[in-house]
Amino acid sequence: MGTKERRQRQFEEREARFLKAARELIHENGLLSLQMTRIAERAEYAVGTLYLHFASKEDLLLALTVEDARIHVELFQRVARWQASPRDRMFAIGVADMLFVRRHPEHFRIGQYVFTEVVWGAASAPRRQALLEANDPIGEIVTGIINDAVSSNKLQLKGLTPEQVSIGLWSLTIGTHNLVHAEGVMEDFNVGNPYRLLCRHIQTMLNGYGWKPLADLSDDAALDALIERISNEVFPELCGDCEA
Amino acid sequence: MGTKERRQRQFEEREARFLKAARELIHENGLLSLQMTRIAERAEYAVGTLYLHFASKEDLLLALTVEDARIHVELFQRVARWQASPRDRMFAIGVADMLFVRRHPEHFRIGQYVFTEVVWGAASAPRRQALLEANDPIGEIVTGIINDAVSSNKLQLKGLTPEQVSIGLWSLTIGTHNLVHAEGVMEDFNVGNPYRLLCRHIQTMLNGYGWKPLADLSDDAALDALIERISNEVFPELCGDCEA
DNA sequence: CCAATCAGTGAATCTAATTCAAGATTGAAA
DNA sequence: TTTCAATCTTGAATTAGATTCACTGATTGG
Repeated sequence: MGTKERRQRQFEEREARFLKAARELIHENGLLSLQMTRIAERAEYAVGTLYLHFASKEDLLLALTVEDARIHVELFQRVARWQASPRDRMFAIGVADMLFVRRHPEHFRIGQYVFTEVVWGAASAPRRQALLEANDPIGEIVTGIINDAVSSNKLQLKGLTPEQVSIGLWSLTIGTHNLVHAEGVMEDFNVGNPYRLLCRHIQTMLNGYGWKPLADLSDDAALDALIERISNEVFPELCGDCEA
Repeated sequence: MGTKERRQRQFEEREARFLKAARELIHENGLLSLQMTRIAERAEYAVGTLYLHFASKEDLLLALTVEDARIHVELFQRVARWQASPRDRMFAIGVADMLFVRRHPEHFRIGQYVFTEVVWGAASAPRRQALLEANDPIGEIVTGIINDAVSSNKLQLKGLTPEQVSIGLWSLTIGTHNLVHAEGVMEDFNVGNPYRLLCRHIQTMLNGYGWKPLADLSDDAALDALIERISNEVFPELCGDCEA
């Protein structure tokens, strides 16, 4: 009989409902004042029920991040399927991040918190596992592109592994997200759009690796054109405010 | 009369005592189980007294980070005074970070937490201000080096401001610290020493900027030699385990 | 139809941060 | 040396909010 299956489905629906409620509350009042009681209220269930799904508040935050990670990964997968040079695809990963963060401004804020010793340690082991697994494809996609570049002679690893190269780009990206969310920094430094700047840094780094064809870093128009082109070709529906 | 001054001094000593106690407890049991009552106990004062110094637990964590930041800045200042090419000095900033993190392994772990919306928002405004100010010199030193490079024709900014260039390197560094502390990532990716890898990425990035003299990225021995040389010349007393 | 099991509830519990009324200490003035 | 207002320190009491669990009503299989 399908009873069990139906139960399972309802359980998952309820979980989604809790996560949605949590997202709304975070959006409305910020992560700081998120309360379990409020989440349960908003979802129209008892607190006890909420705890049937999440081992702790931190666990719930990881669950939110897992959801986002899936969407994030999908964008990356689209890049992986895109017919373009490895270098353009690698760059497109950065553009994907830029668009993703624009659609999910809370994601990196929560993500930053969630990967903190305190929060990570207070979540349940299975949830941690789930989050790590949800992010796995990202690494695979990036190293895949790097391998393509190597095998088509566009890139020489010079003793590094593809993973090590990807760590560099990943660090650059994560670091930018961090600085964006760290109060005041980007303002004080009068950077314009930090994510456009990230795109430039990615190009710089790729040039540093000698990843061919090299980009002309002083050509701002070319950079914008490429971002625009990728936005249109790979993420047409995310567009509308592609520039700047 | 000096009564007021003495009081002031004693107050500061007590604050340092609290911070030391907090550090010990974090070292012993981790950030996760840090408790205000325990800190007070360890410092041999009442909880109320602890709250005379820190507006909240989060405030205390910022205070810890401010202390560390001062040490951090000192290392950077030594680099700024070092007689060497701008490129070597810029690279030495990375080495300083590597040595600093080795001496203060908790710093970036706490720092990561502290710059989180939740913690940042729960600290007092003056403390936030203090933390931002404590970090100010870092930006100044880095942009100073960049300006030196520009005026000696080693580097062309190609439309970026010195601040924007520094953001790139800073992001790379922060991102690496983050990944190091994010459970499992560095292990899964079988990176060796993540900070040595950061050094390589910094060289890559500097090459990407076309910052002369360009480094030969495939020359591992040269990289190690440079790290070694900087450790000895600029940070002789931090040495002892300079390599690897 | 009934007993057994299961899912859902929310008031009660627990943990730890934070406060504040009361007591102790200080030091300038008499 | 004594006094006393001002200042500092204290830790028990309060508070906030996460988490639990004994209870209740629903569901299922016999």
